[in-house]
Amino acid sequence: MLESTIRKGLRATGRRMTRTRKAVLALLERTHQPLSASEIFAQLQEDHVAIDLVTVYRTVNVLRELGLVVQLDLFQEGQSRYELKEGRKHHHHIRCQICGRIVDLLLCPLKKITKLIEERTQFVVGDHTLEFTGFCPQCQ
Amino acid sequence: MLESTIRKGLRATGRRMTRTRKAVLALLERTHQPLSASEIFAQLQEDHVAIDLVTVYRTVNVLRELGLVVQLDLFQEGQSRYELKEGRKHHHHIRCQICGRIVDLLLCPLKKITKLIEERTQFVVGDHTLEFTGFCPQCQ
DNA sequence: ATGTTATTTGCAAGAGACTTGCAATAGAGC
DNA sequence: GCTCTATTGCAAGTCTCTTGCAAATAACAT
Repeated sequence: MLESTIRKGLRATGRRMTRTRKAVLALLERTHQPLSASEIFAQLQEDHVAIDLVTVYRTVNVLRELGLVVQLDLFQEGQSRYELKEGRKHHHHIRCQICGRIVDLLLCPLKKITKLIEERTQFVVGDHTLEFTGFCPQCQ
Repeated sequence: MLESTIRKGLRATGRRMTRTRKAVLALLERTHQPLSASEIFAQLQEDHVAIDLVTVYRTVNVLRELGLVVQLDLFQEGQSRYELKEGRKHHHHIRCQICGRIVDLLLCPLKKITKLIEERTQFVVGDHTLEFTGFCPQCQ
């Protein structure tokens, strides 16, 4: 079960499984969109889970440090979004410019490109961001 | 000459060529790195050009609206950067995680991928961001 | 169960990027 | 030079995210 796995990860770094961390994890687990801190906060409020926005930020940071959550910075959104890793493969996203819906793209075309970039620039390539925007079927 | 071309673009939208816009354009023209608003502000201060940070923001926004400048949101930088278009081809960047140096990648491998995404998702794809981070030759 | 202790939380306040309101300034055309 | 309107600078505001600190609570030992 996810929660006990994560509990171990927390313990291994001297951290604790708490009521609020459970709530954030459960929300991320049942949501199929990457959520921003304020969206997590608003949703938990609606679910009558008492939590402060500060705690949401601290929680997603801890989960990111543990490698359990991926932080996304989508194109000109001005806020980060968070998505559970939980065994999912590295992937990218497209966001509708009208309704804001975010759809997973289950691909990453950058392996060859990364090698080419390393040859050309002599950089050691670490990470990359690749995000698309456009108009979804409903909003066209 | 760049300035008179831009003057026409400004006039066409009821705008004016001013001392501060000239200064920002000239700086972007002679700089070979994408600059953030605060970097533009700091450099102009050093050059003894009297300008307010607010005016820098307003200026880059105007230049972006006119399509003269590209706004970049690099990976987890927390601020936007601006780069003159001036006849340059669409391209991407890699930033060194240590020294912050940004190098242009004169490529864009996403034409085929864009088509594939449109087929798979039924989105009409508009724009994309693709930025790399890594370690430059000096910082490895 | 109860107590001990270090982690976590909530609140208030702060940091940093960017925007807005408004009076004063200054381009552009006459 | 004059007029008209865009632009600027200053102050203040917004938004996302972070930090300090006392109070609450999870984990563990007894």
